[in-house]
Amino acid sequence: MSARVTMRDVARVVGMSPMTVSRALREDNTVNAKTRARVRQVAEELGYVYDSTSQAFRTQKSGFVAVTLPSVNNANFAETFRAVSNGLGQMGLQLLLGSTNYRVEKEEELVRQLLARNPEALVLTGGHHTDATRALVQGRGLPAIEMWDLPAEPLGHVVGFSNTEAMADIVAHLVQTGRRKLAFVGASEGADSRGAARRAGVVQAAQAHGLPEVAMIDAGPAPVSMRHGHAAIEAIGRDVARNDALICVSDPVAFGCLSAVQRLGVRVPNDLAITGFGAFEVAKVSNPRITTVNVQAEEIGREVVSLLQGIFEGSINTPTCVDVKSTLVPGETS
Amino acid sequence: MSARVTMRDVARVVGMSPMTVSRALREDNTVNAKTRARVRQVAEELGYVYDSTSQAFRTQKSGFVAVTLPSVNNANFAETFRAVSNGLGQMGLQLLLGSTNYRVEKEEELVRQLLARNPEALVLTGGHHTDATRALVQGRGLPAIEMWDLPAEPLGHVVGFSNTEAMADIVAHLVQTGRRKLAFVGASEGADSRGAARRAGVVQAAQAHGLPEVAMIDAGPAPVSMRHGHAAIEAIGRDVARNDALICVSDPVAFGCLSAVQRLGVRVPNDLAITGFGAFEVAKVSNPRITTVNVQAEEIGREVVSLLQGIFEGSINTPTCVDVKSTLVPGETS
DNA sequence: TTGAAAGCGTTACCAC
DNA sequence: GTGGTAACGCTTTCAA
Repeated sequence: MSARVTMRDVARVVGMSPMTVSRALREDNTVNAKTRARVRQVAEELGYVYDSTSQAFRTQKSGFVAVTLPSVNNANFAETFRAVSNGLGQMGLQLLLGSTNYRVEKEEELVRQLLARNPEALVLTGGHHTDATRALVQGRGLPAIEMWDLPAEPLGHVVGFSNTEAMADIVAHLVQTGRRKLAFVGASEGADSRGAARRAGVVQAAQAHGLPEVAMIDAGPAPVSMRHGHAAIEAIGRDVARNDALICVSDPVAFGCLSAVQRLGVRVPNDLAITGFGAFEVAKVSNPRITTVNVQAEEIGREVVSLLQGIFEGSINTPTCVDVKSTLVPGETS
Repeated sequence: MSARVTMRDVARVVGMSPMTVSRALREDNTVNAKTRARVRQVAEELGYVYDSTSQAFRTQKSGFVAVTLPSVNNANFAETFRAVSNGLGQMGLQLLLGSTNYRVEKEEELVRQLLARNPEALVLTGGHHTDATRALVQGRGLPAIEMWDLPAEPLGHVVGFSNTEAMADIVAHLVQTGRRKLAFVGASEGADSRGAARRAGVVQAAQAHGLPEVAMIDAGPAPVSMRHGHAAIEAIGRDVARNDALICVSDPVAFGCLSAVQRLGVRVPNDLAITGFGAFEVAKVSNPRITTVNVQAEEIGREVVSLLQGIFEGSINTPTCVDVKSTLVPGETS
């Protein structure tokens, strides 16, 4: 392969300076229409390809927004991602995605890698970070957004909802419909901070209602999904019906539990109520439909985009917190 | 915020040249152990963050591999993505992700944007592209991999499986178990080329077996998922039982159909068989378990990584085609 | 083991 | 309308 074609090469052929080529290739009106046409034609002929790396280097603007997600393999996060990606595309920005696999230490390394690309903003999922991560982000004076949570001490802007409140809604709903012996099904303690927040929310709400201690059913290390919920119930067997409600950390887990419970001949909701989280498709389609919480994953993405827009335009200067309220969606499992 | 910290700043504090700092921060053994320790410590203290943009500019290597996916919101693609992402991370490469939303025109624009970032390789999902896209990629002499398909005229390397063969397996299985009146449930013609290939595969296999014409059930424009399968069956009502097997384009669609059919009181598999595609979690967890095809999404990702490794090391020079065979996974719906 | 100089391709800034 | 100059932060290359 021959060496790459640069603006200099184009300029030489056109008989003008690289500067003029640069202007002609952008939407710069100061350049003569004829000149521009000629430049563009020659560029085309020579197979010139614009080099964003050089531009990013020179202007110190990468055109990137960095985003971390615990996992892409999660319909909720994927939906948020899509909304952010589409929105940024329209602003001429590209999305740089990193996945933490639900591990905070991994997040630190990831943030370091992402920052090395000079992103113009950083969007983190969750409000739980290592001190080093916090220092890294704040030392830069980089616009930062935490999403999917309402952290007590935000890094910058926030778009999220209260996991605690959401769980309180679920518990209140279950109490109203006569349930008292609750069990929580989620990942082992530690990795998933949103999961942990939900668990804590349930325990807290149960105490507030004067219920007996909430049973904990461990579905294994995060991320947990259908098969983990399923396996957790299989391991317990019919004893699961000693509880009268299973509060699951997510809809996929809830569906796994539902399926396992049905195989055991336990009737839902008669013998046992089940609730999920996240308004995943499966909650609406399963038989019976799963009681869940709509967290508006797409709306979170849209709000992140509009925050970023405001930040870049300069109209948003102070840390902003957008509470995208979650809503209980009663189904047929409770 | 203060201007960014560069190697120069670190060098000044340490009392050495930027060159030494550069060496110390890499795994360069020519630098004194003590010096290196000091440099790293100071870098840490100053909050120095390495600038990959400058590196990319100077070395003319971006450290990016570009990947296009039809959608992230698909457990199969997400799994492949994760495998590629993890593998590349270990090679010190970053993944630049673009999503086409199942539209070929969008792919062209996307590829253009991705190429502007100077990726060191390009990984495309599917083997169906516009002429302009093909020209763009081939004109660059950029290593290209198409995955999730076995295109007749590959752009470069290929890691995939035959959708046609997979559907032939399904049809053969259904015929063996006594089904003859097949219906295919998938997206409207056009957008999703893998979906179209599966549809064609079914029609072809049915003809080969001498079956009556395959009924087409339209679940709407791609992407189609649980709710679309569900809605398509609801629209048909009990007439769906005039067929004796529903071949669905994916497991989520199959689950949607299964659920709708069960609500209608049609017994599966007695009155109607249902098959899915992709070995999604829901196929294993649903009641009854859905007959599906395992396409080894993760394995595809791993093979892509090992291909890339070979390409970068120079050990792979000729276009390679890896057929990651799909396998039928009989469930309880057939 | 360390340093100096040059340059990667582009664009901001100023001159004409 | 157009051009010259310098610079972004890093690493290659050569010299000490």
